[in-house]
Amino acid sequence: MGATKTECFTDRQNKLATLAKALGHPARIAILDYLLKVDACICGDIVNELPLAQPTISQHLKELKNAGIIKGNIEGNAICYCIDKQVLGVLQDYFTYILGKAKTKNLNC
Amino acid sequence: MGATKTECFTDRQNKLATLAKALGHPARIAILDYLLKVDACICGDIVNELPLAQPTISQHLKELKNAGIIKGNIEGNAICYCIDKQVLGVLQDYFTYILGKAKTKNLNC
DNA sequence: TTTTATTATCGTAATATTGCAATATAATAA
DNA sequence: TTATTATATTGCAATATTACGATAATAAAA
Repeated sequence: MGATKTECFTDRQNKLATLAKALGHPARIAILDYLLKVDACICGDIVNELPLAQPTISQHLKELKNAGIIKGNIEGNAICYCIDKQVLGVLQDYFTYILGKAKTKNLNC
Repeated sequence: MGATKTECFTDRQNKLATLAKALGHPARIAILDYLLKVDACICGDIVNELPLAQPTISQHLKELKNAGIIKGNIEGNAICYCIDKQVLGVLQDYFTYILGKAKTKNLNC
């Protein structure tokens, strides 16, 4: 016990949950905020922007990368991170679908 | 250590992360799927729909409720759950904002 | 080559999450 | 009152996450 029973759910359910989970930490929201604030994706200064140690940020970046939410390209001795719009689009589509469906039904208690 | 440093982030960042985190488990996505599939919100049979024990489902429902994603009303000796469209709208707005902003910038690596 | 800068990984402690059996609670039915 | 039904809570074991110091890896600069 303690581990998620992934095999009991559909691929779509697992995929959506993985994406949402990756966004389920304020540091990772803050990282996305910063990636959007900076007008390019040469981002060697995320560590200076957030009140967390460098290994911690590296770990959060890894999780965003694993979920496919950001991409990282080696750019000299720095790494250039940017948001993958397509993947976030999957989540947006999910909410559009849910809210659309909810609107057509009588779902108010 | 091990606890999220909530105080280091903005209310908005924490709020978005909390909402995303609540959706970050396939069982909770499955619960929302089921709430949408059923054409009403008298939902005493979620336990029979998912391959998880009753206490586990009760716990997931509690988390969705705490995040404000679903609401529960006592209806006799059962409880009627339904999705709170307004709260999910917050997340949809976030993605619309992110994707809109990303589109105006040159964010491709 | 040696230094410097940037990012990743390892190891570990603290805390959180997941899942379930057992039990409790609350409302209805018999 | 005594079931029965539906949901919540408690307690606990297994696992995952969060955070960071120490260290490694990599590439550019001196």
